[in-house]
Amino acid sequence: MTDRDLTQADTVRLAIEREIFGGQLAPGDALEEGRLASRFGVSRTPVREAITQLAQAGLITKRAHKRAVVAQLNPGTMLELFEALAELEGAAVFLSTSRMSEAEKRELKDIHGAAAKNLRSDGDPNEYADLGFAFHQRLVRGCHNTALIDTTEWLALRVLPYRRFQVVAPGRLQRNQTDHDAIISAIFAGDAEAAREEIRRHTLEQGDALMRFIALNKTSHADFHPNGLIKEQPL
Amino acid sequence: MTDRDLTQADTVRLAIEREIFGGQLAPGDALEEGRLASRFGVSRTPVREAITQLAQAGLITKRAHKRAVVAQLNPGTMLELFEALAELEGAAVFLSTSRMSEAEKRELKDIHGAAAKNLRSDGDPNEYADLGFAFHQRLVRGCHNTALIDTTEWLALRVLPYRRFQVVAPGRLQRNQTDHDAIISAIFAGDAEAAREEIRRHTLEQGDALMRFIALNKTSHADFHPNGLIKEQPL
DNA sequence: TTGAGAAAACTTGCATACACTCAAACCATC
DNA sequence: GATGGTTTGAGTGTATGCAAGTTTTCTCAA
Repeated sequence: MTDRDLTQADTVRLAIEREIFGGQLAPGDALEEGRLASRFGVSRTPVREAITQLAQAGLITKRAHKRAVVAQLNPGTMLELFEALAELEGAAVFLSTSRMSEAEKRELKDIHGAAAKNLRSDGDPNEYADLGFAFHQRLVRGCHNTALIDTTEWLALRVLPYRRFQVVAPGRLQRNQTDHDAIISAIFAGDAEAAREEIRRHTLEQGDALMRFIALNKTSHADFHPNGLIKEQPL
Repeated sequence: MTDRDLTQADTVRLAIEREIFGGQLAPGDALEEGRLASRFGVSRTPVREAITQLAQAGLITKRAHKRAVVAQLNPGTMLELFEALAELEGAAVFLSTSRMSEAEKRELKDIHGAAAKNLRSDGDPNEYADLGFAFHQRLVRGCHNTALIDTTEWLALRVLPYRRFQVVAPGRLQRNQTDHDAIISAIFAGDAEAAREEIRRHTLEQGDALMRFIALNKTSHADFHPNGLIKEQPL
């Protein structure tokens, strides 16, 4: 499944995935098999397969005889997602504390340092966001448990289409950096329970901040759109 | 997707799922689209779709141009799976402790009581296994976080094809019951951290017991089969 | 104008046909 | 007898056509 000989269905799936994460396809947008097929120059069959996979992954929702739609999270679901993510990251970090190699710890510290530098020099916020993502990823992968890593990242994927919001939230970056500081300290002190609590709280707050930001910027009701909060037909 | 108008792909998927959990399809068995199609009286298209979904769910593995195979866990993977499951159940129970309603707690106690009775009267071990499954399920669902519940149960699903082993392990049942006792006590005492630790240890031990059992009963190398440890071609 | 109901246009679900891949059996060669 | 290429058959990946379901448009009466 992760082979070098990608099937067309795989290619299409990856393309759609990229568009969702990139924001070209926003939550709520409809995915139409026929159009996607002609757009990618393939038949509907591989497109259907790609959609099935994405639906199973939770990135899009699909009901019989209806158009597939990029998954749209209502506030309640998003809250739950972040809470679950906080617990999972907490569990992973709890294990990571005792399992990360010296090299991994150093790498984590390097990422953290680069983020600090970016912050001090008022660098590109998108770069900071990427570093934050990398930080979380290294942290989680430090537990060396593939099942737990996959599960956590799978959950993180589902909120990814929304994370682009958060970058610009005021004062958030500094707070974020302080949190990461605390997590690193706990890990280097070997205090697994403290590390768990730190990242738990951190991720929960991230979720809260994101939801607050969305609530402030959303249009009159329910729907909102990652790209400038404008809703329009895709393709 | 969870509608009452099941598509044929859904029907096929559910049927295969049942056969995997029921043991008619064992880990390592090959799933051939054509045969399944004629067996279910449909074309290959819905069968393919069902297989894609099951592959995404981790119940079967699929590589390009190769037959799909019921997911087979090597000891290392299984260990990881149980470790991850232990953490997830721990996280869920941590939340459940403060979130379960009185009715839910009572229900949990009822299940536990029924299991105790079954144990005392030397009842059907399969019934005990079902009660144990129900116990874990209620416990997890008590956290009232759909994302966390789904994730936990999704992980639990992957080891389900193997759990049928465990029922017969000697002395295991009594130990299991004692663990459940401790969990219930912690929950009723409102001690979330203790509840987390109890179920964490419990699930890890369950995994260990299962792996020991498999190691003892497996044939000369790698492969083993849930149904009487005999390996044969399906259908 | 507005709403219900019917018809048209569109989209999905499934069947079938074909192309391509892979692996095992086969055969010639050393 | 081992070895290496070739063939053949089984099986997956994809295209296409059609039927059934859904959404949109249109019509007409209130």
